[in-house]
Amino acid sequence: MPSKGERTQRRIILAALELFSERGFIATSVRDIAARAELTHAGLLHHFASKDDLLVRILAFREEQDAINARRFSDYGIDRLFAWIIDVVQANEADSSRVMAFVRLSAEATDPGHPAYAYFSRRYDRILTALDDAFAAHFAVLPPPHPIASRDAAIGIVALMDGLQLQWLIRPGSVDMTGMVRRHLCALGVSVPDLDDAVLHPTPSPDRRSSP
Amino acid sequence: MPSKGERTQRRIILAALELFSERGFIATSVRDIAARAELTHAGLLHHFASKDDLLVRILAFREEQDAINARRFSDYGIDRLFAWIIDVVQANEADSSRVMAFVRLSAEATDPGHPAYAYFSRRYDRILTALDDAFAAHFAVLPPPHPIASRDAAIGIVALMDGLQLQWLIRPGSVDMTGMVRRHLCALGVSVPDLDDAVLHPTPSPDRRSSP
DNA sequence: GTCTATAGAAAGATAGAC
DNA sequence: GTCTATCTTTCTATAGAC
Repeated sequence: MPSKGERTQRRIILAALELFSERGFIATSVRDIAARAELTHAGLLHHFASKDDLLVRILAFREEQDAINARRFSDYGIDRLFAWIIDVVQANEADSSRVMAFVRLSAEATDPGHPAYAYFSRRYDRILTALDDAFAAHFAVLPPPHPIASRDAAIGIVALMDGLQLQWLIRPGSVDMTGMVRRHLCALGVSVPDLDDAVLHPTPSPDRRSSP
Repeated sequence: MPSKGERTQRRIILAALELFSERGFIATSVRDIAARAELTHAGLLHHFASKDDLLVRILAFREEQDAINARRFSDYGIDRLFAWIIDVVQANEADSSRVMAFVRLSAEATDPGHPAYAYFSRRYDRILTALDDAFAAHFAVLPPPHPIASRDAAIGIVALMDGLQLQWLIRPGSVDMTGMVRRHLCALGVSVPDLDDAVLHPTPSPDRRSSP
């Protein structure tokens, strides 16, 4: 059972995630976050040394979750990363706040002075390396219809996903992100089986309590 | 010959463009812009009613320039839009401030309350419609290697360009944007001839004066 | 057209009571 | 662990002199 302090910190993190998604980091004040977490800004700063510290620790939190998530696809064999990608896109399409958080924060974080710069830099490194390997392994078995370096295939699919998110936010409902990514992979000779959402995302029920 | 007021406004617009590129709209203050344009913030607000007004008028300014630019490709025939795209990517690759401005502002502008929301919404509408038509015309002559709707081809190429910009900013020098876009078009059956930069970008000399 | 001065709001952060 | 109170800075915008 988590202590009172841990529960408060979790409340703060969730409130901050919501607000950073809606408005970005720069435009969100510590007071706003504290209000949504139902305490004063001074109370919040007892748990997090500064606004920057709060963001950095949130990103570390999200990084852990992502790592846990990615592991669920380990038995999809050589194409497990592609299955994971489709799953991420589907999850994004079902939760715009995830997309907003990513679009807003990654754009702000292109400034090396931004507290999230290191996080996004590392993140791209990791994802591109992993996808590069995945494409290389796949192409070794089934060469691509058009000649393309595995590294470029990795850069391309990541860019496509990021760019689709921007369009999807600015012109809601105008883009079928999952379909676009699926077709793009298909054009590279990668086909991903339909995933069973009921298995992969078991009943999200953050607001339900189990009966007494 | 422009009046003194017009010259001052132009100085302000250029300073604002630089700063919005470097830090985004939200994180830039009217005082910062005024300082770079070498006047006080009160002096600046004599020319522009508010910070929002300044951004809106800057974007209108940029829209005009873009329209003028695009017209130069009118004699490239059916593929003129693809030639223009390659030119835009090349220009971006040579001037990171253009890319920063776009990435920062478009991400902020996904909020419907942002003063640039209408601009980006219109911009995507216009570009996607034009590219949709261009792909449709091209595919009518030369069907794509993989079956793909012209609308999806348009969405895809725009998403790729936007996403590449993000990677290019976060991991400088790691991405060959022009090459990536060229290969992507190529995979759709579109090949763009090498453009002669000397013709298309005649001696950029904003700081040179003609001899007396 | 540009300035100084200032209003009025909001930001991040700290001190210290409880 | 959370609060009130406050410091200090910075912001957008306005008023009015020159």
